[in-house]
Amino acid sequence: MSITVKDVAKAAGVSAATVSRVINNDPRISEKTAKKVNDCIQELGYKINNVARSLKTNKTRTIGFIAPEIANDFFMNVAKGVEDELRKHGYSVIVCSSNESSTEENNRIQLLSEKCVDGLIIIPASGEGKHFNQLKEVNIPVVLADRLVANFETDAVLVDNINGSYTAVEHLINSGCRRIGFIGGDMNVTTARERYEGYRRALSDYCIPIEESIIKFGNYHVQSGYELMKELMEYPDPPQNVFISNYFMHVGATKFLMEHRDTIASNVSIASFDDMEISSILGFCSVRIRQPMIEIGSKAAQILLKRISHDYSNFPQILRLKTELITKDY
Amino acid sequence: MSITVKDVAKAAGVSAATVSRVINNDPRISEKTAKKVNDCIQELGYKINNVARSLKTNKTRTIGFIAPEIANDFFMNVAKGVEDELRKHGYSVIVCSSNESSTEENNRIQLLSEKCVDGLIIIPASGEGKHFNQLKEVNIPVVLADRLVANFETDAVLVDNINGSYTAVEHLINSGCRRIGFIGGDMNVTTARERYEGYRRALSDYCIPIEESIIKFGNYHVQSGYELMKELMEYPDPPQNVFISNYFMHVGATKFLMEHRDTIASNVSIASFDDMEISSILGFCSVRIRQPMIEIGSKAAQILLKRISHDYSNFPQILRLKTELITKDY
DNA sequence: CTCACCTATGCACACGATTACATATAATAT
DNA sequence: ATATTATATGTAATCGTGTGCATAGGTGAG
Repeated sequence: MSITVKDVAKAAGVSAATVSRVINNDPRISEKTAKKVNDCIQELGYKINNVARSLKTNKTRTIGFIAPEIANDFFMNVAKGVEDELRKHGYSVIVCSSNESSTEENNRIQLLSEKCVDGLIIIPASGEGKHFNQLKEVNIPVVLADRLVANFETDAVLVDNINGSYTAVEHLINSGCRRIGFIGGDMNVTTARERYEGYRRALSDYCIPIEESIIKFGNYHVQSGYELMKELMEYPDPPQNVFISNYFMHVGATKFLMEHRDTIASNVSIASFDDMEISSILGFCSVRIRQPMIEIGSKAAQILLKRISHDYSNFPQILRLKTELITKDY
Repeated sequence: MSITVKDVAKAAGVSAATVSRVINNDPRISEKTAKKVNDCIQELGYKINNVARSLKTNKTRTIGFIAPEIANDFFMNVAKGVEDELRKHGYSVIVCSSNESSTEENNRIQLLSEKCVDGLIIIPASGEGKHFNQLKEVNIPVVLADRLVANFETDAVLVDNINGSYTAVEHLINSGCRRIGFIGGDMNVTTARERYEGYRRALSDYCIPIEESIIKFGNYHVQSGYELMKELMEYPDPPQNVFISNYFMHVGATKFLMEHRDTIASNVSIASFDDMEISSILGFCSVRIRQPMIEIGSKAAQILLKRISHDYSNFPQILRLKTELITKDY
């Protein structure tokens, strides 16, 4: 069928071992035979079979990336960081979606470990991670990205969510706001908890009382942002400033405001976590917290590569990347 | 190191062959031994090694997906369709970015073919595809998505771009517009050509003269949309209606208009290809052409699976999915 | 009772590469 | 000239599965 080392060996008049050594740049090979073999490789159009190689070396040079969702601008920016970094080192990435379900996440982990990936980068579906522990047994390194899980100790690359939302809320306060509504994600997700914590701390530090009725929790989706903003705005005395915990909720909330700009909401001002390309042209938005999305991915990839090469120094390494306050607006 | 069929065989008191047959549901295995073997598999925590299996079967149950960019909402919606469909059939997806370069695209193709993927789904970086022909030799099926290439005959899943933009422009005309500007993508990309063609045909069919000066070409990026809209708006007599060829240019164009809404552009109206979640809340937007993004991916996956199972009926199959005109707006 | 046949399982090789070990040749030292 | 070492290559085992062929035992027909 296809051309193997044996075919090349025969053509070059050497043994299969020699061909293999040429392919792997073994320094012991003489220049003469190396050239001869390489010529034959060219001529025959030989392509290495990485499946066979992997069987022998026990390395696939492939890693798995599991995100709660594929068609998601945030996760895919992380994925981009991962892919860019790993490709430089000759690795490929199998991308899986957990569909925001820990059960499915577990299935993907199974699948990927059976595919013998060298490592995993996971954005966990929820804060519960006991199904991760099986990976300890298989001895396959895992780096978490963006979110943490409980009861599983491993490397992780996160952002400083608490300070991020703190800074945004602080900015609002310094602009004279006193009543600041809150729209948050699912509290099972660590980032949602942390962003809420930052909000509370800022209010507390500036001696602003917490007003439970203008604090809303949902999930990180457009629809949820829409509904929670609706709830807030239908109060008799709605807050004029709202902190929103992620980009998608921000979009949903903006959607609601756009639909009702003539009736309810003319002068609502939003501070939002995330700063995507489109954030700057969404109406009502005053302040945003930019996350280094690509860097989350590339750092995670770097740590993973380190673990794959059996360097377990500083384990577990929890990286907290800084966020950036964006006030520029149109 | 890890548990193999041999270990299971020993534990169950059978041969490795029998274990293998149990795993693959060979009907000749008696229920009794099947149960015994399965129990041992459970007990030992045996996990199949798919690398070894692939070497033997010559099938990896993995396909490659190459897109010009990873952090791109459109491409990743296609990817989602691909992944969902393939996962149902037990396949995984290696995602690669060509970074909009045919050279890099070629590298990825090489890489993936050496990884022995069972098939490829590619959104080509450009309309030039002579480097695809090597795939014919390796005998690995390819399905193109979204875009076509010249000089390479294979299956493809596309949308009806010509009718899509025709319909949008027609809608503008029927709303009374006579001067309709055009912002288009790189004409090396087939969708850009087709969308331009639809624009021209609509004008022609309604006897509106083509005004070359208000027709602009760039690439499918935010920045390009921004610049071209700027060019249009800085004319002494700018068009009040503009057709924009994709979502990202739409965003860029809107960005420009937002920045200058007080000076230049208060009443510009945009018709745009693509209908992403955010499109509906972008200002200035009146009409959008929705593409079935996920369906592009799932259909491509279906065709690919068909080819992988050696069903080459109706080759090459070129699917043109319908677009949908969206006029709802806020 | 014998023969044919079916079922369930084992044996052993193959997939395509890597690699420890052996060996042949050349180079250098004594 | 011989011993020693370095260099370059070949031999053969191995990675974990799948599968063609062989075989042992069981069943039914004549």
